[in-house]
Amino acid sequence: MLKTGEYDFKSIEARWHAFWAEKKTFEANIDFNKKKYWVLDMFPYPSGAGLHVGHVEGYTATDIIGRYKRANGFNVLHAMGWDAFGLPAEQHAISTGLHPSINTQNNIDNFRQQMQRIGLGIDWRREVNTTQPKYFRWTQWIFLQLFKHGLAYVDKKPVWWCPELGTVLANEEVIDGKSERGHYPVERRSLLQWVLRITAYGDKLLKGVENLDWPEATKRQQTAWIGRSEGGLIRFKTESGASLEVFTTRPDTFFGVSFIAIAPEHPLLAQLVSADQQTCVQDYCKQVAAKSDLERTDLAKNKTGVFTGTYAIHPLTSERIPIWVSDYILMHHGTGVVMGVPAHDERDFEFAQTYHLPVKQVIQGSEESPLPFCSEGTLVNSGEFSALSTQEARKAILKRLGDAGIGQTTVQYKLHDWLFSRQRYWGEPFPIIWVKETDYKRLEGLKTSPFQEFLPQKPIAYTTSSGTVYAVPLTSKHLPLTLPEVSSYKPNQGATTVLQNADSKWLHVKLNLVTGEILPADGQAEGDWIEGTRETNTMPQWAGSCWYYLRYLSPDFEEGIVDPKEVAYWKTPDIYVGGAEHAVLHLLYARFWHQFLFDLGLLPTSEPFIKLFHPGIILGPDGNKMSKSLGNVVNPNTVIDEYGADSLRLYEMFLGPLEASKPWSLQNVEGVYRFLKKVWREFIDIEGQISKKIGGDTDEPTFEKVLHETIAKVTEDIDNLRFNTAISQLMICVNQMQKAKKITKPSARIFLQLLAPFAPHICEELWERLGEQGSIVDAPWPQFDPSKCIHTEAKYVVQVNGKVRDEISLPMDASQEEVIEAAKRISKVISYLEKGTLVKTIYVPKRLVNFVVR
RNA sequence: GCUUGAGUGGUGAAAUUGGCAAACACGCCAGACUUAGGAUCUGGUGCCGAAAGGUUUAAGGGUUCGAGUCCCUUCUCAAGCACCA
Repeated sequence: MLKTGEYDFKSIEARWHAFWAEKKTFEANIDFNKKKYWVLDMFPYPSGAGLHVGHVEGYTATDIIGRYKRANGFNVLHAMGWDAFGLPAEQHAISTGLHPSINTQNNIDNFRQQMQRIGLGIDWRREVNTTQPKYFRWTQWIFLQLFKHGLAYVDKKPVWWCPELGTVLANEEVIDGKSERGHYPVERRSLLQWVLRITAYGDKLLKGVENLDWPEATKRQQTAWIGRSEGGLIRFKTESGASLEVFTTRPDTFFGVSFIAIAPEHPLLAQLVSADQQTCVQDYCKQVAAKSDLERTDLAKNKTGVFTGTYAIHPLTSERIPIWVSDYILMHHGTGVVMGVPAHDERDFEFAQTYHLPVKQVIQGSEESPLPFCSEGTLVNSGEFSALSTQEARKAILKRLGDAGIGQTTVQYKLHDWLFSRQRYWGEPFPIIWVKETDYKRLEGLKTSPFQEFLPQKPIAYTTSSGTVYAVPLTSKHLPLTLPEVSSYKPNQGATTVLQNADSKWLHVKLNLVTGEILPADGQAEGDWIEGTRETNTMPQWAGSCWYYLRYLSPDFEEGIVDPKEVAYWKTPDIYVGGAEHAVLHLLYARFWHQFLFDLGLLPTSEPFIKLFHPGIILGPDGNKMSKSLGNVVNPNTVIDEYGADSLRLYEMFLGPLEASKPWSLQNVEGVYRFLKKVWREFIDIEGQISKKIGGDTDEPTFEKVLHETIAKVTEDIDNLRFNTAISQLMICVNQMQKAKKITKPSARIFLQLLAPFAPHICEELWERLGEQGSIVDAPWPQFDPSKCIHTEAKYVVQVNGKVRDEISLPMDASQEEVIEAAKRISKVISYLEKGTLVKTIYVPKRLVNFVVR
């Protein structure tokens, strides 16, 4: 039971939640009289487990920033949304038979309510939900724009298939041979899939990284993932007249080529192999195919390969070069063919050692060094190019090969086009209908047709045993294309899609090329119709998360993805806070879409996230990553119930530096809870009245000094996202307040304002009880007054030979000579000075004197 | 293997960037007020030592009047990359 005058966080917090909602405190509107500040969180996937302590960490941080910026006169936008498509909701649907939207909506309601409970200052009018038709209508629209501009296509190629998840995955979603979600094994399958041409933006994505205010590690990761390498394409002719193209970044080593190696999957391999080598090459390829990707890329294993029986001719030396097949050559990198230069490449060296191939040194370092020698140097044994530096030779040799028409400079990316289709139900359906070739030609031939709105210059088509089909894009008028009901949410066997379980009235349609109407194929209709089949893949979860932040600006806007007036004012987020695990996923995909939308002229900026911050992971109390299986998951609700939301917020911010990963320890919650109770008692007496201590005429100088130091420290710390040290300074301030007999009301107010971004509920309550009008969030941030912090005396550390011997306090205006003289009079110092001779005196103003005695 | 970070009390961590190491908390010890304390307050708390004093930032070396901070070597941990031609 609470006694009168005790800190009753439950009723306080409930009261202020209601107040903020009723007064629309956090609703943000365009205001040209104010500078804008947009804080953005990575929006959560609304899981059934509810809000996680990790969410609380990031969202509290942005809330503090938002409240602080607002107090500093900014017009602050802080919105929230739900990344609500995805597998868990679908798996729930499979087990319950209920539509995933039901479960999704329940989870969202729960998340929203939990966020409100921790007191986040969010403009809930702007809430975005990726699964709502009014949102994904525009996700589909953006896809159609990509389609129209030739950036979306279908391709049949080896892709990652995850049997457990029943879908294909993008390269970015496969980590160490396992799925990013769920860590299930994946395998290669050759499947027809939708792909986005992200490589067309490779250079822009790479260049843009340079100017971003992001953690260096994340920038490095993105740069490495895009993986630009400059080099040359060089064509070798085989003795039989076939032509093989290799990619190399080291054309300067061209005279050191002693073999050519080709990937086992290379389409030209079969034609290359000589008659007598057929069987052993085939056997080798079979062996390789049986290996998993993990086995194949295991660095520890020895290199293997088989001679194809064929030779290529070196274009400049006319030497015969044997062609080998080896699985250390990766089909998906470069051209899948490598010129082997054992003397100057580790892998080629290893291979040459195994099969006793010649090692020809063509580059010399400044000193004698063992082979393989892979750094820069001077060319030797390279004909006319000998004595050139490696840098010069790279250009010269490529130029020579270019002149001969057998080489060219080129740029190669590690980044591959983005595999964009999934075989699951709970995602955006593709707004595409497949039609016969003749019908597509008719559409192209028409003067006008609604279906030409997003028609690409180059048709997208694929061929199966039953003929070739062409992709017809739906029109803006058809959007949103909502998900059909299906007989089962379970994927079918193999690589077929869940949407194939939809009613044939949805799957098989007829289109009117003149009116733009779409009807079920079996319906009766007058006029000229063509038949088509709907695309049954769905988009990956990343589609919705690629542009959600833009929709916050105008969630109900009907004329486009974003209201131009809103985006002209708010532009891009001023800070983006979220996990580092998305470094090459969401953060890369979103940049791609944003740059594309910028190129369409829809956005004022080319980069979405100028400033990015990753909060560290909160580990379980046992120091391990929180997980259900370890049973170390902490639910923030239990802390709120027992200590209140303000304690939870303070606790998470006080744990350590925001960017560090740190273990949870409930014991420490007590510390911040005690602090809040102490604050409460400083303001409210046991009768529940404002403490008699508040309302003095003047402040004690010691308290006033600490208070102003606190203003300076908290201000600087929030600016630098150092919330842990800001809170410790607030603790120091209260401890000093406790010692003071009286404090003035203005000082009491200042303290509450400094604490308010961290613990908003208690501060609103005390603010009101002090008799202030309106919400504390609207009070302008206190200004630091340096004159309040002036020390009358300076404390000097006195050292002899760098060791502290004593300290002295002297007036601030004491001169160097006075300080040194005073230090020399210290008895301990005298004894040292008498024992030796004074060699040197170091004087640091207002800090220290050091006597060097020998 | 490579790249990039990091390593400070029993614990989470601070340290105007080269100037009193351990702020602020947790925990622990002692005390006060209490019928009671899981409330609150006061004091103590890196290590060795009775004290004077000595000593301490993963280990070792260096630069400097002075190093947690800069340089070199080694070790450990974390993250990322991993046959990228």
